[in-house]
Amino acid sequence: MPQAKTDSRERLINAAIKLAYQHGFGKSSLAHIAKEAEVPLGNIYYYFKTKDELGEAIVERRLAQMQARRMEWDEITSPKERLCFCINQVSESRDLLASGGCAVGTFCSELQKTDNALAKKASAIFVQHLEWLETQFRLMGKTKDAHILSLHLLSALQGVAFLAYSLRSPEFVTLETDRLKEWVRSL
Amino acid sequence: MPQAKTDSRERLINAAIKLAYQHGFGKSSLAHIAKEAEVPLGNIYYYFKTKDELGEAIVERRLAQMQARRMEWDEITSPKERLCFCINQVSESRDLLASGGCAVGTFCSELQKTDNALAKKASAIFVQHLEWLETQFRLMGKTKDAHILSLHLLSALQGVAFLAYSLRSPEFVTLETDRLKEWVRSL
DNA sequence: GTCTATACCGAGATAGAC
DNA sequence: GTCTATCTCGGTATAGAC
Repeated sequence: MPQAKTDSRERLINAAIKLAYQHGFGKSSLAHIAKEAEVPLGNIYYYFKTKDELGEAIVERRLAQMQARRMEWDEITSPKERLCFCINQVSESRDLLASGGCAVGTFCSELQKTDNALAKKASAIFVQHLEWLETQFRLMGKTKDAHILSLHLLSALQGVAFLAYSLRSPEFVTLETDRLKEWVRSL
Repeated sequence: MPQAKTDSRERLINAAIKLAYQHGFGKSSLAHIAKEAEVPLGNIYYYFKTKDELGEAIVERRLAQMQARRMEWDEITSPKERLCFCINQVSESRDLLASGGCAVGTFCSELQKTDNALAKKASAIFVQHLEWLETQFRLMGKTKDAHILSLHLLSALQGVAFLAYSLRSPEFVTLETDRLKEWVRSL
């Protein structure tokens, strides 16, 4: 059944993600989001009781997207190559990163200061990702250091995204992802 | 002349910095800032034509603060030890970083999405700091790589602050700053 | 230069017809 | 389930007395 029932909810989430990435979630008014999604303003409240709930929906969407991606990466045979592939994904989105930052990083960063319940939920995206990274390092034989290594890698990648965004420099992304791939291979 | 004329302007900037750090600049209303500074609301506009201008004042304050700190660090004899000292400062503020993030990092991060003029001004804080870092590396004989190394260091430090904040983990700060000091010493 | 009162607008949220 | 009209509040900014 193609487009069976209303996909308004879907469109609202996508619009919210898009606008939150462009201008921040706080600055994206429900009116603006509704317009982008081509849904009448008042209709939002049929799907989300509050704006925060829409924020939660974004987090859940990201959670699912990341998990789906990792499942694809799991198809790769070697854990080392999985990590390199993951780093490559960052490398390939260098232009996006330089112009708008890391989609989940900037979103989480914004939530930290404002809402406390949402902030915790958002951090779960990182926690989940860290677990996956840790698994890869463990499979590489780094049983003892796996946790530390996963933190280091994610921290480095977020640092890259942040600075590349601040300086609007895609070149820097390449520079650092190359270094990180080198580092992973040397382990 | 102690407390010669009105330090209202000073108090407003300090209040704005404090509240922006706690809840974000966007979420800090002028009413709230005025209250914190113990200045009547309408009085803000005698010192700042607009809220953005208050934001600019924060940037300029940070710019000055960082420069002052770097001038202190310049007293240290060896450039290598200067960098280690700088990393130590981060290490020592681990609790603050874990509970509220990097003061300039989170502030800049927020501005990126909202205002464009302010965003550029804010990034200048990083650019200025990068120049100082670069100088240290150059003094260490890393003539060719100085720029790349400075980017790497700042990126790493911002990544640390970001992840430590997201995970509310001061331990992670220690972990990574130790690693970075090691790295600097090995150069 | 300092303060109070208030204009004005845009935001989130609701009511209720269809 | 969908849409329009509207309420209410809190925000920035201004006016103008002292």
